[in-house]
Amino acid sequence: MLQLQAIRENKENMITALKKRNINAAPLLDKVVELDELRRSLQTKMDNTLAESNKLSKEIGNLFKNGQAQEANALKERTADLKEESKKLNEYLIKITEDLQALLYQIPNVPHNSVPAGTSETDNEEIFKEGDIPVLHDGALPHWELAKKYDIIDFELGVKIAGAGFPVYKGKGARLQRALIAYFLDKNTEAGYTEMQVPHLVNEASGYGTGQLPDKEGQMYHVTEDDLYLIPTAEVPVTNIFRDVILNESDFPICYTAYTPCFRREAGSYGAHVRGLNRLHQFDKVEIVRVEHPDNSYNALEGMVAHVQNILRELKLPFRILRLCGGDMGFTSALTYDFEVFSTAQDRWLEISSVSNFETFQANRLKLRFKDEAGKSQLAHTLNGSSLALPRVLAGILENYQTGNGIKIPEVLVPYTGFGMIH
RNA sequence: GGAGAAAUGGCAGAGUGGUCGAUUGCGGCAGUCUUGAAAACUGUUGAGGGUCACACCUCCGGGGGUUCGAAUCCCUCUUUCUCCGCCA
Repeated sequence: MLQLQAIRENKENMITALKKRNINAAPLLDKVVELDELRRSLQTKMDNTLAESNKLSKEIGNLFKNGQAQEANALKERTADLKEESKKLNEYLIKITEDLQALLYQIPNVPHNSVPAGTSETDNEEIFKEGDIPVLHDGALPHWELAKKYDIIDFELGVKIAGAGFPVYKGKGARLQRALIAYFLDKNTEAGYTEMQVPHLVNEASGYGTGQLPDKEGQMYHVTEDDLYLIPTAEVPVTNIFRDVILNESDFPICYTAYTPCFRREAGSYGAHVRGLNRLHQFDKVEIVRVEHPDNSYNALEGMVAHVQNILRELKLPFRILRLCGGDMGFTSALTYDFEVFSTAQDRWLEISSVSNFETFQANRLKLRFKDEAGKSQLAHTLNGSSLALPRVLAGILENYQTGNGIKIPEVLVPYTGFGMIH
């Protein structure tokens, strides 16, 4: 959620920047400013009414003490009017505040200067590329065929137990999953991220805190009986640790990492692009989350990018980094870098990590603040990224590391798997 | 699941209808003293709205009610603790 004060001071710049998302924010922002002014004038009116009412109440108290019951009762009549008035004002004020809130929820984050304009993923800007795309032997297979051939993932069994998009990992496949999780967590903790284990279900307030609610409830599984949501990413529980928190400047930087399964309803497209591990209802991910001083958040973002880069380098996977264009960027993000690994057998790039700076957009909803040097509280910046999402990394490994007689395990993972080949 | 008790500022803990945004202690910050630190002493220290700045308003778990007036009384929800039951 954008900050009101920033909108008041910076409206025109915001409108210009939001054009990169292909939206014309002018009418929305004008309306916001208008409602805000109305809200403030109503608030002032109400405050004055309450002030008078408070004053009278005190006088009444004194009069009763002095035994001047008649005078007191006279004043009571006046307070009844004031009460009536403040009640009306309050109702109106609540309505305006709600309208304002609803408007603010509709406005996405303002893109960072470096974000390119664009309408779709084809406009994303490739800023880095590394690793040779392997030349595979004849008869190389896409990962879903490999999974079947080596009996390491059973998609049909998942359909039986739960439904499409809930794969069952078997034997060395399951072990490889566990290895990847442990490897990622180790890399992250070595880099200074504190490992956390968090709930996989969250309440409504948490959904609002990170921006999944109110707009995107369709993407989350909702346990209506208990009014809880299955997390679509560890970002939600981890970032919400800081909901309604006021930090000290000395608390920065805050770096957390957490492994969780992620649940997504994804009412999206079907066909080749969602085959195998490409798109699932349940998948595993190791997330990194940072809370930063505003002055340092873009340094932190670069650090996170370098960190993920380093992991992919160790895994020796061909990958590239994209700076997302305005049209492809998430609602809450100011700047996002996507990592994609090349799926050789599918001959396409697969997104495996997304690293974003949300600036104050989440913090504003979360009420995540810190005391600055002057002792004033201001909003912190939040960031997060996948480090990393398992299924597509797995797909990348299976496809890029396949040989005529089995799948090789990347060297750095062998200590975790305990085997070097899947036959 | 059943019975009882509770929820107050960073923490602990007073406050049971007006003078309470809230006694006090600890912690934090600043100062005195000290070569420096500790101790001691002095001062200061919740959040939000509003204002050029004041004034002023709101907030004592959430929501609703009674009252001229609510941290304090009533209703309700949530959470925590104790006991019982069940259980990985």
